[in-house]
Parts: sequence; structure tokens; C-alpha cells
Amino acid sequence: MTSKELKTYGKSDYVSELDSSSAGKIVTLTGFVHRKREHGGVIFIIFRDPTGIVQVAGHRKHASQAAFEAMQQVTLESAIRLIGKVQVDKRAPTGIEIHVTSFEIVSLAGSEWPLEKDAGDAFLYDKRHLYLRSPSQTAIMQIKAEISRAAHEHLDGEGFTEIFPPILVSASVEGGATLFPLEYFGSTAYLSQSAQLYEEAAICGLEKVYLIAPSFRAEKHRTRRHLTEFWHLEAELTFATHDDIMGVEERLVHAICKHIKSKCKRQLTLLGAKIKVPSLPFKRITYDEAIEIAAQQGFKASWGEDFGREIERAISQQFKEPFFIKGYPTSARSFYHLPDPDRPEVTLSSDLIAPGGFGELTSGGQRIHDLDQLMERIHEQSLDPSSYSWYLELREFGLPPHAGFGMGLERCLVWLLGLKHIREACLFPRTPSRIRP
RNA sequence: GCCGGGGUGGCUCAGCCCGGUAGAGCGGGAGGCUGUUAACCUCUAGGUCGAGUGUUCGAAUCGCUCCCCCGGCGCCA
Repeated sequence: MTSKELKTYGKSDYVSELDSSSAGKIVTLTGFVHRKREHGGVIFIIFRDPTGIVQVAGHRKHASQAAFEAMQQVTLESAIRLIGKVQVDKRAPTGIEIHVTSFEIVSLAGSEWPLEKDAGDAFLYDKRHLYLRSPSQTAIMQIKAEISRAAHEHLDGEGFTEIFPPILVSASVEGGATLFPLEYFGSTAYLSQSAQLYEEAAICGLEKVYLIAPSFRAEKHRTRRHLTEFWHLEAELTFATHDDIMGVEERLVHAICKHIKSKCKRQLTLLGAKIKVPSLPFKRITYDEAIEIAAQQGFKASWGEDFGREIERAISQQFKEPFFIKGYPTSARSFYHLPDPDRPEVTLSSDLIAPGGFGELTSGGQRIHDLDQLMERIHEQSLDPSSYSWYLELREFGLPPHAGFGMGLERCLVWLLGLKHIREACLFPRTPSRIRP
């Protein structure tokens, strides 16, 4: 039978559903040739679908001639459909084996599948469109989807409303240097680097909002933590303080960890990742205390500046669970952060730091809701008020105290799974040196 | 932008210091094999050594210029 004759693929089974209790069952599988080992009279094919791999055995004397010949002919990564009987066999890699009765090549792959065992990272990402098929990359994408699902379920449960912000914007959140410009009917528009300003507009109607949307940063970073395009989980709520938003953040991170740990066991095992669900509430230390911790590790941080990477890592290494550093100096934060009324040189803001040297996971805080105070900060930072006209107008019409945060979805994945590089967390990563495939 | 590492068959690399005209493993092709575990055995094809330029009888190898890639930092999620 060829695929042209098929009325339906009649798919009924997935690899992950097969175990020793399936012995004797006739299954129909669709997927790909992951490995092939040919021995003359017997051929082993490692079959792969989205849920795992299983060995398929074809014997010249037992399988039909058509099935055996198709197995001889098939190449690595060809798409196949097969019917066979499940058998328990200790010699098979997963302890289970399918003895073929029907083997159909749905789409024959060329003989030179380029991804070999010793392929380097650069090559794998040049071939990302093919590399994505591999079990590890499939598992990462499945977990990424579950992080999104966990976030939706958790935030919906806390009464947040999902919003869908613009990606094409006219001004930046904090400056201009890190925006990607584009031609927009004779004027210049930019790709959004954060939806925060739009969230602040949305909360007066919706009270609690969140989004998962792409953000763009035109910064030539050469590190394993940076992308030029990433998926940004941002939330904002009104009638709320800095303490309220830290509560939202820690409950969310806790919920994500719990969800992934229970829903993604197979993927975590495959990736060799273990998730420790952190206990609530997370520790909160002040910026000043963080400086002291750095000093104990032999690092001198000068007050008023954000921590450098080395110092942040040293501080993070002193913790076993995520923790907040709060009270960052006003001089080190963006113009919209609310200065502490009792101590204006620091802001009511915080970063959530992942432990063990990982570093920043989220950044958030309470925003300035008073117009005069915001204008003052805009002038202090030499920004142009006309760029923020609608954002300022929000403050003229009853904007309550409010707070929010942002988290990079890919960074969350890197932390949870212990990935070596943030590009592993992306379907098609975008970095300064990579825009294709 | 700054600091460091690197560009040699399809892939991963050796050769470069001490110049003599390119090699391995994997992958590909052909053949063999009834229990493999990214199988094994035999045969085989495949490279203007990142680009330009200089020195030299001779450059993958030495000098200069440039390009690209990788890691780190500044900054950030």
C-alpha cells in the first residue's frame, strides 16, 4: 500500500502508551525512522513519535515480504506508518519491541541526513528545522508549552485577564537605543520591547492583566542568556503594592514548578532535569543586604549601581531557592519605578533571582501613579515627555497605585531544565548573529 | 563596543610552534551478515585548508588587512 491509496492514517497508538501490559496488542503507529540497524535477515528500526521511541523488528522469515523490503529500503528520518504486534523483549532498548506485520514508507527521506552524533552547536542551529525533530528538542518544546499552560491556569485562577498587546509601537519603554526600527508608512515604528505601558492602560478596566507575547531587544549581547526576540510573560494589577506583586510572582513560579514536575515526568527524565518545587514564601532580601552578601564573598559592589553579572552570580550562589532582592536604588531603575516614600533613594521594586548562580528570573515593582512625580523622574532621566503623552495622561484620570513584573519565558525554561544555552528554549532562536533558519 | 578562542572533505577534528604540496574517525555509495543497542566486516568516492595580499624556489603552516563564528563582559528578561 502506498500513501496515495490511504484514505486515513488510521493512527491509533503512541509510543508512550506502550508498556509490558501491552504485550500481544496490535498497534498502528505513525512517526519517523530514528535509527536503523540492518543485519541481513533481521532489521531493527528505532521508531520515533512525539512521545518517545520504540524498537521495531522485522525478520525476513516472519514479516511479510513487502514489509521486509520496505524496511530494507527505508532511510533515516523517513516518515513511516506501521502495524505490528507488541512484544516484551529485554534485548530491545526500552524493553518493548514491535514485530512488524505492515510497514509503509509515507515519505522517503534522502540518504544523507545531516545531523550526526558529533554535530556541533553552530551546525545544529543552522539545521534547526531538522534538529527540532530530535527527542530532546521535542521535550523542551513540550515543556515550554506546559509552562505557558501552567501560567495561564494559575493567573486565570487568580482572576487575571489575558490581554493581547500591540507589537508595533511608536516609542520605547525606557529609551531608544535597544529598539528595532521599521518603516511604517513614511514614519518610523518599532518592535515592542515590553508591553508594560499598555498593561498600565489596560488595568483600569480589567484590574488584573497578563500576557505572553514576543518582546524584542536590539542589543548585541554575546551570551547564553540573551535573545533578540523572546517570549515575555508580563502581569500588572491595580490597587496593588510592591508586596502584592512579589506575592503574584512567587505564587506563579511555584505553580509553574509544581505543574512541570507533575505533568512532564517523561520529558524531565529524558533531559536529565530535576525540578525542586520551591517553598512559599520566597525569601526577600534588600539591595543593601545583597551588597553585604557580595562583600562576604569578596566582591565590592558600589551602592547606586545595578549588580554586575559576577556579583549577581556570587549572591545567587548563596541561595538554594529563588529569592527577591528588593529596594534597588532609584538611580539604577527605570523612570517609572516608584521611589520608597520613606527612603526616596531606593525604589519599591525587586528582581526575583534564581539560586545557584543562575541570576535574574523576573523584574518588577510598583509603578509611579502620580503625574507630577512621574514628570519629575522623566526630566531627571532626560527623557522626552512628548514620547509618553498617553502614558502621562493615564495619570490625569484616576490611576490607582499599581504594580507589575516581567519574566522571560525562555529564561524560565533554561533555569528549570538547566539548559546550556537560551537558544535551546526557542523553536527558532534569534540572536545578533542568527536570523535564519 | 571591549577581552579571549576559532574557521582544514557532508559532520567532528589532527596537521600550524620547527614551510616541502592534506590525514583520521564518523557520515555517504557498493557488497556481506538472523538479535543489534548511534552494530560489525570488506571495498570505494569526496577537500581551490574563511577571503585578500606579502615573504619564499615552495605557504594549511610565517607577516599584514578584512570577513564570519563561538564564549565572556557591559545591559537586561
